[in-house]
Amino acid sequence: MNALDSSAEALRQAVEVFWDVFPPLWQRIRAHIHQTARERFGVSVEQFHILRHIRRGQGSVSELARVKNISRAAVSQAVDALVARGLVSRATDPRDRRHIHLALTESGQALLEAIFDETRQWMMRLLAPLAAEEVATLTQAMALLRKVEEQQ
Amino acid sequence: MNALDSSAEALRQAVEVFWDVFPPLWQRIRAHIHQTARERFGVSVEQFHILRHIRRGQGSVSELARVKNISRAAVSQAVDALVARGLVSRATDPRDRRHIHLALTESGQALLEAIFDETRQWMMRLLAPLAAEEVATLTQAMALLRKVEEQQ
DNA sequence: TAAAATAGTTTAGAGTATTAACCATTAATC
DNA sequence: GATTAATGGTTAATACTCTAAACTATTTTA
Repeated sequence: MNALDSSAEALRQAVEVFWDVFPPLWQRIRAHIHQTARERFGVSVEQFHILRHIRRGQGSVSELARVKNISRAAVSQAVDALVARGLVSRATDPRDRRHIHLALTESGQALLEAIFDETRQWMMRLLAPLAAEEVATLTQAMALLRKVEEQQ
Repeated sequence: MNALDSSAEALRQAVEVFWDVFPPLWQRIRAHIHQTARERFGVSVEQFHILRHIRRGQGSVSELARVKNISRAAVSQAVDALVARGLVSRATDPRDRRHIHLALTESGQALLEAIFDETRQWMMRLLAPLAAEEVATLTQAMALLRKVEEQQ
């Protein structure tokens, strides 16, 4: 087996492991947020993600639709619900009146922080058994994934 | 800062990075599968995941519902569609006639393999720029996550 | 044997997605 | 400068997937 083969083999292996590890992990995190967000804060997982994206600075319907890979219509409807609940505000951009700028209201910010706090604590408990080097490995791996994502 | 504080801080950091890296990555993989599975093979992402779980040996409605954290009713409906398309078979267990054993048909197996092949190639292209040690780090990290998951 | 538990399905309704058609505004083109 | 094209967003009709609740069938338990 030459070098190319073996590196391709390692890659293939990594992809296989990915399918073993990730979907259930994500499923579980999602289920936790579903519980927390829904039962304690009255928002759905989808709404949580929209709030999260707005906080990250994705402040328009089109941008949200792009990063979430869903239609603008779907985002528009989701935002409707959040505006109706007073968690998000819409403001027309005076310099280009087609744009409507989305932002978290104070109560939206507070709610999102509360969900994040809860979830962070839960995840920290989940990862607590890991040794310091193991946590470092995780952090490194995520940095690599970020690089992979950005490079595209 | 004592040792406990600093390790807690590292954990918190890891969790923060997680939220930066993962959701978009997963979103992107999901979008790719959505395209591939839907356009080229005519199954939804959800159906793909059901097929995947059945292949992994989760061979009953209740078990699927448990691992996917959804209701049995939802699984039952999803399975209906897959059976109607000839991708999955139902067979009553003669030893406990309440159980209905789910299995991939040949065409279900072939379809799932085709989607996997396509996706694997795509993911390998995505990860191709990484160096060998970097791939190793990823694999290690995933092993750690698996451990975390199982331990619970 | 009667009651409880388990496995699965059906039905009615909610939530979230899509596509297509639309309005308003801005940019490009002739 | 007027017309056309492109962009941002919403609305309406519809599809898909989920849930809860009620149901059937079967097995376990008390």
